Amino acid sequence: MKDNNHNHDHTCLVTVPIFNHLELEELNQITDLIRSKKYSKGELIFSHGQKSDTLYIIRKGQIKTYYLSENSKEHILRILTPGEFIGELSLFLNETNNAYAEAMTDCEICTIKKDDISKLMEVYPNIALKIINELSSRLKNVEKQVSWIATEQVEVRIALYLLEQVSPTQIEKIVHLNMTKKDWASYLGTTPESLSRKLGLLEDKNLIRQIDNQHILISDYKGLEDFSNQV
Amino acid sequence: MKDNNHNHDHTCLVTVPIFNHLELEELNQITDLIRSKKYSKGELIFSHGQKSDTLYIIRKGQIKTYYLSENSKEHILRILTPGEFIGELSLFLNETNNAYAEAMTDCEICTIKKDDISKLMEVYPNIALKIINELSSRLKNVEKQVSWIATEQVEVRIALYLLEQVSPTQIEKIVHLNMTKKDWASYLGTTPESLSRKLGLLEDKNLIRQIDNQHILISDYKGLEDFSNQV
DNA sequence: CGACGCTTTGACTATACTCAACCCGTGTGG
DNA sequence: CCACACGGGTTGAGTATAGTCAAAGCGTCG
Repeated sequence: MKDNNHNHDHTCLVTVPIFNHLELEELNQITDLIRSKKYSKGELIFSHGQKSDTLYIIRKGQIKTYYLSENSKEHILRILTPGEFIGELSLFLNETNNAYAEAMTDCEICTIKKDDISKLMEVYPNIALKIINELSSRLKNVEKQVSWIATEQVEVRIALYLLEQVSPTQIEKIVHLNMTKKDWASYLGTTPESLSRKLGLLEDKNLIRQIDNQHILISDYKGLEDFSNQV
Repeated sequence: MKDNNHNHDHTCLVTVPIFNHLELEELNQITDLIRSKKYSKGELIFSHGQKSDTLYIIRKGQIKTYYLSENSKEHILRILTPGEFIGELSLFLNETNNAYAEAMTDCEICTIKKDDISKLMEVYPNIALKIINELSSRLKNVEKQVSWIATEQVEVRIALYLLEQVSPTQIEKIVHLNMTKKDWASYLGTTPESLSRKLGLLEDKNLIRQIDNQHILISDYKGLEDFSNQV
C-alpha cells in the first residue's frame, strides 16, 4: 500500500488504549508490525462471511459495524471512533465475521496481523488485559442495547439513549449524535419514520428540543428520566 | 462456607475451558485460590448494581442472566452451563453489574477473587487468551441476538433460533430447549402468548412439531430455512 | 443546477402486545 | 392419597404500537 508506515510514527499507537501503557522503546518495536491504511467514506472494511486474520484499529475517522438480516435490513451494532478496534472474532476465535464494517467518513486504520498480536501479547501481558477490558465493555453495551430493544417501546428507548449520552451534572445537556437519524433508528431497532414521529412527541412534551439533525437538547432532564421510568 | 474445597479436587478446574490446558502441578497451586459454593434453584447469584470482585464459574447446574427493565420486565440474556463464567464486568472493568444472575437449577459454582485471577493471568498468559476467546464468543452471540430482535419478526426469530440449534447433517433434528417457554419468549424478545401462537403457525405449515414443552422436532429443515429467508 | 440520500408527514395496516380465562402438570400439605 | 395451590402454557378478543408505502421537503455534493 502506498501509505505504509515504517518511519516510527507512534501517533497510531499512543492513541490506542491497547498500547498506551507501553514505553517508547517498546513502541518502536511494535510500530514495524503495523500497517496504516486509508479508507474513503462508504468503503467496506470487511464484510459478512469474510475470514480475516487482521485486527483493525481506528486511527482517524469513524466507522460503523452492522448486521444484514435475511430480508437485507441493516442493523447498526456500534459506531467506532479512534482508538477502538474491530476484527476480534476472526482474530481470537478463528471464525468468520458475521457483521459488516463500513467507513462512515474518510478513515485511517491501523492493521496488525493475528500472529503479530499473539507474539505481542506474550511479551506484554498488559495488552491482553486491555483487550479484555475493551471486550467486557462492549459486551456490557450490547447487552444493554438488546435488553432495551427487547423490553422498552421506541419512545422510551430514545429517552434512555439520550439520558445516557449526558452526565447528570452537565449544565448544557446537548446530545451530539455521531450518526444520521437513519442509522440511529437502526441502532435503536426501529425505523426512521417512527424515530421522527417519537422525537416529535418528546418535543411536544417539552422534554427535548431538536436543534438540528445532529444535536438534541434535553430541556427537562428530570422529566425525561421520569418518562423513561414510568411508561 | 461449609462446602469449601481445599482437598485438591480438580474436577472444578479441568472442566473449565479457562484452565483446561494447565498441567497437574499447576492446577494444584490454583485449587487453593478457588472456593466452591452451592446455590439452590431460584437463588440469586448476583443482582443489578452490585459490585463484586469475584469471577463465578459454573461447575454443575444451569443459571440464567437477565436484565430487568424500568417497568420490571425481565429480558433473558443467556443461559450458562458448566464451564462458563460470569462476573467479568466488575472483575475487569471495575464497574457494577447491570444484570441479574439466577440459578435455574441447584448449582455448584466455583468462585475466584479478582486479585487471584490477575495473578494467575500473569503467570499463565494462556488464561487471558481463553478469557478473550470466551468474551469474543459471547459478543458474537449477543450481537446476533440483538440483530435478530431488531430486524426480524417473531416467527422468523423462532425459526432462526431453532435452525441454529441443530447441524444440517444431523438426522433427527430435535431441539432440546434448556429453558421454559416463558424464558425462551423473553430471550427472543417477545411474550409467551406470541411465542405460543407463532409456534402454532409454524406447526400448521408443517415445518416443526412440538413434542413436549422442552422438545421441538424440525420436520422440514429446508422449508424452515426458506421460510426464515423470505419473510 | 440537478441528483441523490436523508428526513418528515400522512394514511393505512399488520404485527404482536395486553388482559383475561382456562388448562395442565407438579409439588406440597393435610 | 387426595386436594389444592402455583406457575407455566394456551386460547380468545380487543387494541395499540409501530411498521409500510408514498410523497414531498430539505441539504449536500458533484
